[in-house]
Amino acid sequence: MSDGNARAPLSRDRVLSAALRIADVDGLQAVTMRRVAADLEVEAMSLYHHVRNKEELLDGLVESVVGEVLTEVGLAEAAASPASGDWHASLRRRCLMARTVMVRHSWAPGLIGSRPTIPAPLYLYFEEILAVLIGGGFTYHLAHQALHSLGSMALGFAQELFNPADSGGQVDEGAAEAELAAMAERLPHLTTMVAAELHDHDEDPLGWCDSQREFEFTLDLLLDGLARHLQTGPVRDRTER
Amino acid sequence: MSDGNARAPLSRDRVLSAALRIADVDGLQAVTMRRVAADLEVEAMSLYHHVRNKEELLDGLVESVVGEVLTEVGLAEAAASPASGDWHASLRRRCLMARTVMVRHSWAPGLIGSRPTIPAPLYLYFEEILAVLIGGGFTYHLAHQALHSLGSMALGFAQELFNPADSGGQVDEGAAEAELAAMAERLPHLTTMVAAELHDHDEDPLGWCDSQREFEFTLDLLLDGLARHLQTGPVRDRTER
DNA sequence: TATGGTTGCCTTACGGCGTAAGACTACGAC
DNA sequence: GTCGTAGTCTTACGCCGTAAGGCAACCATA
Repeated sequence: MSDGNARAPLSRDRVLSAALRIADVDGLQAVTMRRVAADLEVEAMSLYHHVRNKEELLDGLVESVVGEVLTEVGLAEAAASPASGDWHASLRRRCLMARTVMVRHSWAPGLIGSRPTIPAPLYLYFEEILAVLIGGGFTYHLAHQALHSLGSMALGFAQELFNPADSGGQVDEGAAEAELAAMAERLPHLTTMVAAELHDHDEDPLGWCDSQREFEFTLDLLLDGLARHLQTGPVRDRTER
Repeated sequence: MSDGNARAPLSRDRVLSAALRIADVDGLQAVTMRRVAADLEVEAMSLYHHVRNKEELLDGLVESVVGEVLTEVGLAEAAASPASGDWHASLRRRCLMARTVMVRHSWAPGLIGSRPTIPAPLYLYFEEILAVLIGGGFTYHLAHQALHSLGSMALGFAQELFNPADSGGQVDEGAAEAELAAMAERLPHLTTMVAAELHDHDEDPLGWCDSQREFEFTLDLLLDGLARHLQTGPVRDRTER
């Protein structure tokens, strides 16, 4: 009998996009060689013809998201300003745009932070940011510090201590509140703060931390600080103090 | 024959400190139930009488380091100032002190960032910091933002993109340089920057990024920014713009 | 058209992981 | 002495990543 339904041939791209889909839907911990293979209706070992090992698959995943950041930021930047020299606005736009990509792939920050190697597209991305800084009058030295200070914000995420979404697992929202309530008398300021902030955001206890606003607040803190450094003098350093 | 060398009884503390020792010496990935048990000259399943499962063991590890931060910061703070009201200096001291603890346990930042739950000691630590902020005149709202902005710096580490030490694995230092060199013509600013910074730090290519100075630079950027927010007016917000 | 290498997928198997189930041992209370 | 009970060990299961090698289809060459 003729084999009418020959499967599409595997390829590195098909493997990576299957892995990315799994990570988006079921979390990063669901990305196993067997699972990726199963989704492609193939045996696990077949993947190794297109990916050296699992590490390389994870690297590929990171490259995918960084690539996504790169293109989306590029598009947004091209649309926004016809090459205006405003580094502050440009960087702000870039970080916020990158953040929309990271929100789509909530597992990415954790993965990026734990990877031992720097994926190639990231160099390109930082080159762009660096170009913006230099174009804005930064010395290479200050720009270097700026890159470090912005850190993960350049890629659109902040180090959230104990971020549930990172690992893709389930989270017990109530447990945290319960534990805080249990220690309430030892945590007077914390409980007051939570109560005060909850009051502002009447109800919606899950959303009383507005990640977006906090991200922008910190981002502006950093950008404004850098701007002040830029005015103060290009060579000014604060190793002293 | 009499059993002269009866083993010391197991306990949650002994399990945790064995795990912590393994993490410090061989990296976090070496912390497996079997390995911890072996170091205690015991079988893996015996650990489960003192620790519910591996997750709880990792939580215990986090609690250990946070506890270490808590006591060391407490000691340093008590010694430094007889309750001076200088929030800026106090926070700076705390973050830098916390950092010395994190440097001792290079696996801790990665673990803390990936844990799904907040360990109890961390509440105590943030309560202290919050008290300092409120004592310095912060509103609860601004203090809340400040906690988020400081983020991991309060615990003594910054989100280093692609930090090799986090995972405790070996790192190919040369590979990064090689890759950068290979893309040199597409990365004019980056290569210029690396060259310039390398020149300042004559030789020592591994150390041309001075983590300590970068940490302090970013920390001061944030603290100075917060101080300005405090002066501008306690209720001032920048959700607009 | 025959052939032999290459490519791509599959099968089997190994060692390591976390841990469920349950047996064995030692000890303290009655 | 007997019996619960707590702590340890044994065995085993189902995951994981992946090494080794088999097999079928294709494709350039003779």
